Amino acid sequence: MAGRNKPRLAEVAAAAGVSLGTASNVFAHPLKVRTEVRARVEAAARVLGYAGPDPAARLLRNGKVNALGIVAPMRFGVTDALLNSSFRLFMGGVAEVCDANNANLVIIPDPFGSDAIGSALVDGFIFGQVEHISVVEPARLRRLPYAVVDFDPGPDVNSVRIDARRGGYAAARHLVDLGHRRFAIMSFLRELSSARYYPPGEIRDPAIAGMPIDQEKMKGYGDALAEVRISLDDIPVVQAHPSDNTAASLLLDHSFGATAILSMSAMQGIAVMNEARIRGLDVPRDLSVVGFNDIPEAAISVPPLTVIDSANATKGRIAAEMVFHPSSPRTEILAPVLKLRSSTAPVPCD
Amino acid sequence: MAGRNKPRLAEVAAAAGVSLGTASNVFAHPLKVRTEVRARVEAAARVLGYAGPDPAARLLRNGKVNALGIVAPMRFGVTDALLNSSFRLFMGGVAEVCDANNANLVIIPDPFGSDAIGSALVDGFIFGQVEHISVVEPARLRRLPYAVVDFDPGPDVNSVRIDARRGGYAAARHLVDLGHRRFAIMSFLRELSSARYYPPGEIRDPAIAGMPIDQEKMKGYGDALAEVRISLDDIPVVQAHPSDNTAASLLLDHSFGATAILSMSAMQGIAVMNEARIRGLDVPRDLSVVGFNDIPEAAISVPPLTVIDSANATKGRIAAEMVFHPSSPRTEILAPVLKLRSSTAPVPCD
DNA sequence: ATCAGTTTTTGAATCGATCCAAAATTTATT
DNA sequence: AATAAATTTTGGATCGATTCAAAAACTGAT
Repeated sequence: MAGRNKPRLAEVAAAAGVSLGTASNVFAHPLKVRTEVRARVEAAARVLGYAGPDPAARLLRNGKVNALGIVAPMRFGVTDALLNSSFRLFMGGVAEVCDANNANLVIIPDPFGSDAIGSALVDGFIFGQVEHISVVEPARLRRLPYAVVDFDPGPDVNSVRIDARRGGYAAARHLVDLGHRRFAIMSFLRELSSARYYPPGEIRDPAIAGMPIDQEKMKGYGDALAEVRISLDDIPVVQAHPSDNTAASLLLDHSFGATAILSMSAMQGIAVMNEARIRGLDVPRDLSVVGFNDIPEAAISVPPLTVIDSANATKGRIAAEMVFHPSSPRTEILAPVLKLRSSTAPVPCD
Repeated sequence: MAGRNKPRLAEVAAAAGVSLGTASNVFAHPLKVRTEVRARVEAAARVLGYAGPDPAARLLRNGKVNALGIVAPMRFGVTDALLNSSFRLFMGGVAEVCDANNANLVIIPDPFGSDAIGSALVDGFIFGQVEHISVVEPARLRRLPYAVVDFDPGPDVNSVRIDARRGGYAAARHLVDLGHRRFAIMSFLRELSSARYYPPGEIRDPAIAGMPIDQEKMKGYGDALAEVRISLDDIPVVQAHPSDNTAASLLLDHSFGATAILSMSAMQGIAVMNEARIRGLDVPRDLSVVGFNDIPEAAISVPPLTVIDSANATKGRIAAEMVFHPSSPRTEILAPVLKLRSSTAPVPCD
């Protein structure tokens, strides 16, 4: 019936017998157009199957996309970003602010050399789990607002992060307060290679804790342990990629009768609890476990896992606010909170 | 140093002493430009702080956004879409295909009257959990490819869905095969109001199972039960909103000594198991529970929940493929699979 | 040095709207 | 009816690139 190809506003205007400007107003500023004329244009649009002003053209004029981009860390694709629980909570926080601002959320994978950031159709960016500040460069060049999460980019850039060292301190201090003195640490390996075991008695290179934020956690453990004269160097550490599910077993093989496990994530903590159960250990009676990041899995694990809540959703909300309402660059450092559940108990008296 | 405002390609061209066309070629078709000239243009771009061709302008000419939109069901915001496990698995499937096609994923909330779909900057749409076919209208008008998930839009539209009736059948048949004859059903309420209990002995209106897809599950239950001469009408049903966590208790209050619970989701199944534990019932010894949707929570619940896997990720992948490679409209109906875990056991002999 | 053949570069048209000053029309006032 | 004031409508400039036919510059062969 109507024209074969996608109708343009100009055709609608012609069909309605008005100028292009008026037709545009019908869609962009309906109140500026006389009711009768507006109805005529709308009718013409309906007849021609006009879908409304082309967003691309409108964008070029107005410069507003109405969308916020989350850059998924390089090692994540879009897929992993969605499936990782704590990243997802973080995105949930961002999404809340998007909802409030009626904006879409764009997930942008950032494989090396893709210029995905340079060409993404968004009004601003959020960089999650940045490994190097250079990734924000395309956003800066485009003069778009952006915020960086869980990384210290210095004071000139919007950023939010958790005080991970304080979080590590809280985790270890909690166990110390329960009387624990024999620990083992489940740590992160950045690359996807097999788990590594570090026996007690070696100097601990901070790099045995993956990303900068994890290294901070490790320092926090050290702070708390130092208060009871225990050196991090004397604690067995297993370092494993987050996706490595054999690591819990390696850790328990080498935990030297530890009564408490410090773990850098909730999933690792849960894996340790499961492995403990297999070995006939009762958590928390025989073994206490503390994890990081209060993801839903931690609340429904058996037993529910005591964690340091690193406020992922809050980080997302704050980062998104920074981008939606840009001002002079701010740095927010959030306080982690110990979330007491049932995976920790006083040290067993033998 | 360089100009205050965002530099345009024209300025770069002027600075490099070449025409606009040549400058454009440097970015869009570098091989068409002599090396020496290209270097000059690139240098000028660097000096001026040019971020590369404006995506909006490029889009207007080329018409390709390189992004796929997922329309979050009306009652979900962007937020809920991210936090709901099975929707997330579905998005994960979509995301895989996006990753493979180097495209961004846009999450589009669709509050009533927002025209978010009409104005979203995407190359195509995926509609998840559609309630009424009219929501796809803006996509059709825009002549963009789209696919509909878990809803039957007829043969003229791309769609994927699970054979939910068959899934319901498999769930109930599994319990029947284990010898169970006394059931109770945990069903879905579409609106967010308080849970409703339907005693045995009434005619069951299919609407007591929320969305069309859930009504299909209910029919499937009926099919299997009919094979052992049990009528759905004689089974107690509790109907509750997915987020209602008091419903499990209501169900167990009225389950008339049921030995098996049919549940329309995994989270509800888990809630039932937790409530059962509180009441001193052992799952699966005293009570068997089957859920729907194989979400990660089902694998780590205690005990791990037997579910009907409704292939959420696969649905996402197929829908995304349909949009990325449009052809004549297809309808895919997937077969659900019983995923046996530890929440079901033979009926207790008393 | 000339001519045909190639490779590069140019300049104008185009994508599809929005916006604004000026023109046209309508309404109000005397 | 004439004029001032208010409301609508118009036409053209603009957003920032890409594209393509035509012009220019370069090659190599004679």
